[in-house]
Amino acid sequence: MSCHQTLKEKGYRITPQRTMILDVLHRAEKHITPEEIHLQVCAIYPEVNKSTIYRTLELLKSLGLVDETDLGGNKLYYHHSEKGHHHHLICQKCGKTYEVDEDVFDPIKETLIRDYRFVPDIRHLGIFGHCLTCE
Amino acid sequence: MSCHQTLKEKGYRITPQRTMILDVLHRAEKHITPEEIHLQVCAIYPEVNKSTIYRTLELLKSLGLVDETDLGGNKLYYHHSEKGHHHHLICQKCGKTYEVDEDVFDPIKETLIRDYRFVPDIRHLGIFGHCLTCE
DNA sequence: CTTATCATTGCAACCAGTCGCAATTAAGCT
DNA sequence: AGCTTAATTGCGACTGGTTGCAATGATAAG
Repeated sequence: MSCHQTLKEKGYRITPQRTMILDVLHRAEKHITPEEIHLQVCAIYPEVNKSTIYRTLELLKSLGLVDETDLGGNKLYYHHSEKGHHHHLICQKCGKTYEVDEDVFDPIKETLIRDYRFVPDIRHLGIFGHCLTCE
Repeated sequence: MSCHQTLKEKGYRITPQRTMILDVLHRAEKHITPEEIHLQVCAIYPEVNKSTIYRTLELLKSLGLVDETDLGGNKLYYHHSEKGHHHHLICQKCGKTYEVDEDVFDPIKETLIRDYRFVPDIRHLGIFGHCLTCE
């Protein structure tokens, strides 16, 4: 189902700004920051306000259309949900990042639900540490 | 071993500012933000610059004397390392937080080392989700 | 097509956190 | 105690992100 449909169904309006932000997210090869989105949107249609970027990302996130990931460095990264859930390993020595399949966390999900009666929403997680080879 | 000793051994100076920040962290009952630390320090010794708070926390973190936790809400919380490692569950419906023993993550640590050759440094983690009773 | 409504945007002020640089000062030495 | 010097602090400017409010404009109804 398209993002536009989802927005409409929930009573949100389709605006040029939202369309462009979705376009940028859709074309992006990797996780991008609000700043990068802002730049790319402004390249086509100048003078889109940065608040609009942040508010739109917040909205899309709440609708489950984009995922937000903390890869460290006090920045948040975003990407289209369709592209799948996974986690990130961030090496604090060499800076490299690796993707990890989301089901690595399944055992913990079960433990938390069973022992803590808490349902974790683990979609995109940044995990810091270091590569074995970086010792 | 005291924090002052650690600082000295590594060649860092003991300044009134650092002493007070450590004091505040030591007395704190809970995880606190840089802002709260700043306020508390200024109550005793006004005009300590906020940069000093941030730089000191960064230093103490790098020496392993304090732990940093992301409990959501774009804020980082700090606490004295002596008080033990644990994780946090944050309910996004009722806002409550729960502490989780750190060994809950042991199975994942092993998986990441074995399958990804990556050594995670999981000390304080904020995990979002919701309580079973908040459904 | 025109109008009315209310979601959305832009604006401007604001806040937390960062950074380079000059002034200060802790700590070792005499 | 006084001197030296390199670490540390405070300052001020800046950046990324947030918020309240007034202006705009997408949409539905007539």
